[in-house]
Amino acid sequence: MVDDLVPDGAGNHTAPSADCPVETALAAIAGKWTTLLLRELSRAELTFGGLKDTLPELSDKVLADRLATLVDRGVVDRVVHRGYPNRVAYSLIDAGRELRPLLIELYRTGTRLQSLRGGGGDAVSSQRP
Amino acid sequence: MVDDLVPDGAGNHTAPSADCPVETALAAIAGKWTTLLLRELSRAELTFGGLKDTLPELSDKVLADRLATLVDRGVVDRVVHRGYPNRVAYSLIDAGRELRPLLIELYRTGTRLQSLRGGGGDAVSSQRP
DNA sequence: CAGTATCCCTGTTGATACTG
DNA sequence: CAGTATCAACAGGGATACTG
Repeated sequence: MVDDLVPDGAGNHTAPSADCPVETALAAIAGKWTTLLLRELSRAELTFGGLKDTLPELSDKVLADRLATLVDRGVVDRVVHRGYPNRVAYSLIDAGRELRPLLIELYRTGTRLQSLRGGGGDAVSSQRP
Repeated sequence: MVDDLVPDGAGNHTAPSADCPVETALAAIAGKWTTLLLRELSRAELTFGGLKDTLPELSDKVLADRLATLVDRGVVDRVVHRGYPNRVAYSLIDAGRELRPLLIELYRTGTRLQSLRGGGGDAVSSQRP
């Protein structure tokens, strides 16, 4: 079936599959802290320590994991600057910038969901006998 | 800071937070099989068994979990039709339809990421000594 | 400074079997 | 038909301590 949700037949799966475009996109931003990191890196190139300063509650280990994953995914570039001490700079690359409209749409959708809950409509009651 | 990624200050968190619109949206579609279920339910109202037929590899338990969660989230409606045997119909409600543009954007972004990988640009090499 | 190495803990997923 | 109950298996996330 091909409709506007699945415009080209690449999304017609009956089980989760890495081939599905939707899963590809979700995989690119998956993981706790990842969208926060993408937000910071879309503002500016940052070093490991710079990221720690910006997100103080994020542990070294998870930060390192997240960054390595983003580099693996081809979303972030990692450049070592030799010196005393060494520094390592992280920045978004092309594929990472492809994520920007998605993050904007996530923000927009989340905002609308929140106003649907808080604002007008009362919670829809689903009958559970 | 307020920019086009964080247009209204509701997204300025330094740690993952349910208040963040981005997390709200991600939470709404979170979970393995969830986007597949949303795809099916956005095509038509379906019963529990109808969903099982459409997604044969999805177990009863996970299907029931996913549906209960979607109902909790206010995204899906659940209506019991008494009879012999009983049937239960699931359908998207307003908040669920708010997710449609997001799913479309996920599809679009995933498609572009896939073509960036497979097609043109060679993988960007990141230096790892 | 920029990470690694362990270890643990929890949540999620799934297989199987059973019920109103 | 539409689930629930139980249990096993695994992955993600995090605290702490250590290193080139």
